[in-house]
Amino acid sequence: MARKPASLSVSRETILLAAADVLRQNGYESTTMKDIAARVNLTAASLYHHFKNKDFLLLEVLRLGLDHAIQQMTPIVASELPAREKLARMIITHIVEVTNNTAVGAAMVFEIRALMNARTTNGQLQPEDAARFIAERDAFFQQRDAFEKLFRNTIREGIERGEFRAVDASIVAKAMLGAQNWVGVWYRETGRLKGEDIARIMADTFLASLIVAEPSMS
Amino acid sequence: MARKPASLSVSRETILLAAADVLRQNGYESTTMKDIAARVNLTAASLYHHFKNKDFLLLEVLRLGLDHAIQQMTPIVASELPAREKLARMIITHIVEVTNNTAVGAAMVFEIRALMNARTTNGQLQPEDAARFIAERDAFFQQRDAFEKLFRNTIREGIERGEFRAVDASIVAKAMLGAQNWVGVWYRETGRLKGEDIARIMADTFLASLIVAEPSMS
DNA sequence: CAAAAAATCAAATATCTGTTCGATTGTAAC
DNA sequence: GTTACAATCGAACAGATATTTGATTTTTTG
Repeated sequence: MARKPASLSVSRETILLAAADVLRQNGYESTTMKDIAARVNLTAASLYHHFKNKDFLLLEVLRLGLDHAIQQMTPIVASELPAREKLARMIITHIVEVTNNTAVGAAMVFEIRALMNARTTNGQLQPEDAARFIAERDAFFQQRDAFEKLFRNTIREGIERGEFRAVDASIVAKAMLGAQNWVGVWYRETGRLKGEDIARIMADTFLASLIVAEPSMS
Repeated sequence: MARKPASLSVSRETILLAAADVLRQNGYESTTMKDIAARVNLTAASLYHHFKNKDFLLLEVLRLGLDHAIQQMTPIVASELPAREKLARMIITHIVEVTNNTAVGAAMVFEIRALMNARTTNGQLQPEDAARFIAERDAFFQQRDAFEKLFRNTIREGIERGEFRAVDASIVAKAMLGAQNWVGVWYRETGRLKGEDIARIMADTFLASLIVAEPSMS
C-alpha cells in the first residue's frame, strides 16, 4: 500500500497522544514502535516519516506535556493575586491537568529516566541529529527546572509578603510536585473523587501548611 | 570455569542490592541480566541459579525494599504516642530510609509498572512457577496497600482524637507518599541537605497542614 | 495536467537479550 | 574419601525489535 486518503491520515499530535497512552501502560522500553503505530492504524515504518527515531518521539511526547503545563501556569504566575491565591490556583491547575491527561502526566514521571538514558546520544545516528537531540533534550530539562521554579518562587513570594511561614521553599516545592505528579500515577476516572476534587483537597492541604493565620474555605 | 572459591561467592542479597542499583539507573526493561551479573562478577547464566527468571528477581528487589520499610513503621504505629508524633516519626523514618537507599527507593516508584506487566504471568514458564509468581506479586501489592494504609489510619486516628483537622485522610496520605517517594528520585548525597534534614522539613510541612491551631471548631 | 512532495507500506537486516543446557569445580555430608 | 549438592561458566537459541530501503499512491503546487 501507500499513502492513504486524507481522511485516514494521522497528524503528528495524534501520534503523540497515542504514544503517551501506550507509554503509560508499558513504559518506554517495553513499548514498541509497532505498538504505537497500531494505535493509529499505521505500521512501524511509517512512524519514521514523522519522527527521526524512537527517542525523538519520546522527547516530543514529554515536551507536549510540559509545554502545556507551563502554558497554563504562566498567566497565574504573572497575575497580581496574593501568593496564597496564586499557589492554590497553580496546584489546582496542575492536578486537574494531570488528571485530564493521565497518559502524559504519567509519562512526565516515569519516562524521564528513559529520556536521560536515550541511546541516541551515544548512538549511530547522524552526528548532526544526535547533536540536535541533545540540545532539545537539554532544553526540555531546563524547562522542567523552570516549571519547578515557578512553584518555588511563588512560595518565596508568599514568605516575603508575610503570607506564609518561613519554610524551606525548595523542599516544600519538591514535596508539592512529588504529590502532584503522583496523582497522575494513581488517579482513575472511575475513582471516588474527580480530578478537581482531589486538586482542591491537595491545594487546601499545602496551603494550610504554609499560611500563618487561620485556614478557611470549605 | 565453574564454582568459585567461597570468598568470591556472592549472596542472594548482594545480587539484589546490586540489581537495585542498576535498576535505578537504567530501569527494568533497559537492564539486562548481563548488567546485573557484571556488577557482582558473575555471568548472566549464573543468575538463574539464584532466581527463576528476571521477573522474579525484580519482585525480590521490590519486596526487599517494602519489607524493610514496613518493618520500620510497625513499632511506631503500635506505640501509644499522640497521632501527630506518630505521623511525624513515620514520615521521617520513611524519608530517611529512602535517602539511605535511593536505589531501592527509586525502584519502588519506577519499577512497579514493570512488575504489573511482568511477562511471566502470561509466559512460557512452568505453570506452577507462573502461579507462584502471581501469588507472590499479589502479596506484594497487598503489602504495598497496607503500607499506605498505615499512614491513612494514623491520619484518621489524629482526626478522631481531635489532634488533626477533618481532612480527607485518603488523599492526604497519597499526597504524603507521593512527596516521600519522590525524594528517592531527586535526592543526591552531595546535595545541600542530608536525608534527615529533608525528612524533618517534610514532616513539619505535613504536620502543619494537619494540626488544629485553635482548640475549637465545632 | 505535470512535477514535486508527503504519507504510507512490505520486506529485509542486524543486533540484542532472556533463557536453557551441559560441563566443571568447589563445598558439605557421611 | 567418596558422594551428593551448590555455584558457576561458555555456548547456543529462539524471538523480538529499531531501523533502512525502495516502491507506491495520494496530495499539493505551479
